[in-house]
Amino acid sequence: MQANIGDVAQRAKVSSATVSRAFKHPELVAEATREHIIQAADELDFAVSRSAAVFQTGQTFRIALLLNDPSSTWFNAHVYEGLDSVLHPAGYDIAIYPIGTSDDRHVFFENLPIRRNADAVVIASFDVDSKEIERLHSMNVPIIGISALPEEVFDYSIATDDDYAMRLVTRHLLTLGHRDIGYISLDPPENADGSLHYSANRRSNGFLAECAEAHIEPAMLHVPNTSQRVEHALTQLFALDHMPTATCCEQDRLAVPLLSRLQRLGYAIPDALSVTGFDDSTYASEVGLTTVRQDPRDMGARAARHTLGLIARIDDDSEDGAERNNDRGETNDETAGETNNKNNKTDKTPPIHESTQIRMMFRLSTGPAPNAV
Amino acid sequence: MQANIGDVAQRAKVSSATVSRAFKHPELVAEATREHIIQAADELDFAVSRSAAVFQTGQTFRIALLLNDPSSTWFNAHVYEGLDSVLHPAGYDIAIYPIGTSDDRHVFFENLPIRRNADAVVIASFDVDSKEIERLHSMNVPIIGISALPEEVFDYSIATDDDYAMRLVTRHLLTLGHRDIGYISLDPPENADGSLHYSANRRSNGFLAECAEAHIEPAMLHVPNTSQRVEHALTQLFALDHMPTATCCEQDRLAVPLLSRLQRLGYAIPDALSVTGFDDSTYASEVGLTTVRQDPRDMGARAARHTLGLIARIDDDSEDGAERNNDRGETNDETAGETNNKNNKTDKTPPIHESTQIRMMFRLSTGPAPNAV
DNA sequence: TTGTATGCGTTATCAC
DNA sequence: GTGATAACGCATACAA
Repeated sequence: MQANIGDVAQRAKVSSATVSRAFKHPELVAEATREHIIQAADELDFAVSRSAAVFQTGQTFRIALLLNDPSSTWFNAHVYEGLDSVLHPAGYDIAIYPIGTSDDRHVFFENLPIRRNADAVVIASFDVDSKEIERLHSMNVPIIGISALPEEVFDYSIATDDDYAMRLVTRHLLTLGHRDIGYISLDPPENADGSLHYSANRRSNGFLAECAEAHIEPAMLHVPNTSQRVEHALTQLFALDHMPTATCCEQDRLAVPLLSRLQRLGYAIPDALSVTGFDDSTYASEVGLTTVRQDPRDMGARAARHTLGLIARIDDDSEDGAERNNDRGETNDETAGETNNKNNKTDKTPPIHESTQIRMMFRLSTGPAPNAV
Repeated sequence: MQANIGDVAQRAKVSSATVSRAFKHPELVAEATREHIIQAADELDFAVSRSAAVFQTGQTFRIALLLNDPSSTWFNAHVYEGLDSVLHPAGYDIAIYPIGTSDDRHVFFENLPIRRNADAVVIASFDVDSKEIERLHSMNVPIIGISALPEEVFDYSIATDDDYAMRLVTRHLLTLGHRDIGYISLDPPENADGSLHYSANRRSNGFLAECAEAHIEPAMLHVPNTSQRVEHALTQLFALDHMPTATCCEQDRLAVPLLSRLQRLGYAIPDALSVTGFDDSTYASEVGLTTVRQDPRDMGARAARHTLGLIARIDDDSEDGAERNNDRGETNDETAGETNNKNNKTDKTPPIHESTQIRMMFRLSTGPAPNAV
């Protein structure tokens, strides 16, 4: 029912190869014949079948995205958007594999459902252990990490230096004279895998290190990351011997609503209490939250560009291998040159590990500490 | 390099057909041979190539998702998540086509890049005109609408009744004694297509209708949907002859930060001023915003289930056509019965148009109107 | 610049 | 329950 490339060829009185070229490499087809072909295609309502084309190339044109948190999360949704902004125009689909629970995770790495069915794997926002990485590498496709550790195992990685960034936040509070600081982290609820620390540990480490250097003993609060997170945070804050003069939140996700609620409860912010976040996510600027800026969309886009590069490099390699059996007269010199070039290099170009530039957003939620007791 | 189905067949000493069956229809293969095959496959690190399998079936196993706003939007990110939660397990990829500008949009409908390359098209959160719909239908795949109008053109659609929901919000304010209400809508910025009204018009219509019935003349404010939206809204509010006693926002996206800022600016909410939103999106509950609940994730999931149904139905139809040429002894009766069944029906089952159940979330941002002038 | 021939990996059909 | 084989639609190497 649907016209195929042969039908078009017939109608345009050319071979199917020419039709194929007319679409894939228009510059190799004479202007006139190309127009003929396009017209015939239009009349038959023809379009190249991506499934067939993709199959033909041996590539899958599919990128697997491993996600621990829901894809609708501020971070993940923006990472996805950034990835897609580069990958979609390049003809790639993104398939999300949610591995939020340890079960999911186990099953995934056991079965490796993407084996032979993805040209690259992108891991966003969670850590992987050595066994998992080994499994992943057994697929022989590039592994890309976005805010994922340990970076050495990735062919490309990009991340915010959470530790350092949180140190800066802490210093900011210390400089303002705060000596009584509450740090609030969000703990994954029940069924999540205990080994998924993403950036959380690095952030609290940074905070603790900076406090230690300043000889300060902060209050460390742990709040379950549920819809009741603000209530839990408030409860724990009020349960302290005395309210801190500053609360340092692991994420904007908590800081934004907490800020709002504290104000509502009569706390003068920042006069009585300073609040900091991390991410510069939705509403952070609008509610005036001092925080660290992350641009997950940009991280996704950069990761995607490197992903394409890594995929292309792999293809080149395999082509080299194939080409050794059949010289092609005219372009022989060039080919030989290229091959030599590649042989002179090591097998792979070394992996790149980027760190995003850290930018603090100083806003109205932080101010000098009120006079201490 | 990568093992294919033939390699496995060889190693397991069976035919490739049996290997294929062992994966696709395990029940048709003897227990023993199947185990053999699985083992051989494991040893060779074999996995069925989705590209090849998909190609073979003729389906694309790809769903096109047309998006007007960025995919990271609260609404879109959740719709996507809902769709993917159903489609991914069913073996479908989702490809997002952003058509945010009129250019994008024009190019898309002109070229129809998804022709022959999607098994269904899902349109989220924007309206389509008759020409566009005609183009879409020329692809002969189901068209699904999520919060998109006009619903008649879709094979399945699901939407919130924005008009009615906003009427309820308005009534709530009227009941509280508010007579001086400001309605704030977010207008798409510069380069967006002027014809994209999504739900906005329906909401303001509902508001206006209810006000008219109550013989009230509201202040209608239009704010550009940029990062400065709150500043613009505040400016316009303060520029009014007198502050309204209630502001009715078209979206939480504005209402949440506006609420926060108004409090910060010293407005007692709801004593001096009531604020309402629409969506029940991120932080709405945490800041205590009275709003209308929407569940885009659920809408996406429902839409996805119907999408699969629609695709399956199309497949059945074409199979029927094919099967007329070759009877198959044993199952002949059944087949005949089914075919008759289908012939008794009309070509298609009638489209379904669902309306989500509306639920208002009454919270602390609304209260009785302060004594009027 | 174009045509011919072939292969990509899987699945469905049919015979056994 | 299993094997042989023909598609599926396209892209490429090579010949012309």
